[in-house]
Amino acid sequence: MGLTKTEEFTKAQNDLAMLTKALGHPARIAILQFLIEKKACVCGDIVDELPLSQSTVSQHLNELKKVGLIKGDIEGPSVCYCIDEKVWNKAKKVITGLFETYESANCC
Amino acid sequence: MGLTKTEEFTKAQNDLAMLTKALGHPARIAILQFLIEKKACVCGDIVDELPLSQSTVSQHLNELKKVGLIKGDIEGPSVCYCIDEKVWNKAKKVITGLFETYESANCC
DNA sequence: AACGCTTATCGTAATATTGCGATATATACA
DNA sequence: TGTATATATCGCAATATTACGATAAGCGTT
Repeated sequence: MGLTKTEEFTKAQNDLAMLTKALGHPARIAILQFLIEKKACVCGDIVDELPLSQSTVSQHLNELKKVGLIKGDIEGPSVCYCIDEKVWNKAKKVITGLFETYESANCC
Repeated sequence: MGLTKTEEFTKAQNDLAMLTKALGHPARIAILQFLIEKKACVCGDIVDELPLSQSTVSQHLNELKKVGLIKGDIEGPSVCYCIDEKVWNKAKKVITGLFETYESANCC
């Protein structure tokens, strides 16, 4: 069918999956790393940094915005993007949370 | 085109994206949580736990196996799945690494 | 060898994602 | 009011993903 059966899973599982899915593309990783490295809002030089067209970059930015990891403030003619600290920290919490629940089991 | 331009990004970015992409589906999150909770190899009761058909679950298991997060040991007629500790820890490191590079910037 | 049981693979269909060029929109400036 | 610049959106094409049923493959038991 090609349609994820989200209803069948818990909200926590869906939330986690949505966040990791948003991270699941090298371009979006690159965008986030760039925003983090600059330590400030970046007014759209993201397109110049990436090996992708302006429209494609805009789409990736939109996907990151959809899950809330970044936000864009309209600053005159351009848009300033930066990490949304609140959502970022929540993502950090739930994702590292998954990894922390595992403790080495002596099997296999 | 529908084809990710992986060549244009660094290996680290692609590795991170591949791992997070593998985590980007609620069924695969559920599988991993189940394997972690059981603290041992699980011989295929995963299908009973998930609201998906056997063939679909098999595909999800295969995707987790492809990135190495889990491994499957053939145990007689069935297969025992468990977290691959080595890859798991590496994934934990690179993913939490991304989150740790960010430090609150007073912007926006 | 024949039968169950478990898991993988194949074939198919529906939807999603990725990417681009072209076009729209919105703002600042002349 | 134009005009330039920066983003977003549209339309399209190619490929990927998700899901299922049906079938194959592998193993143990009778």
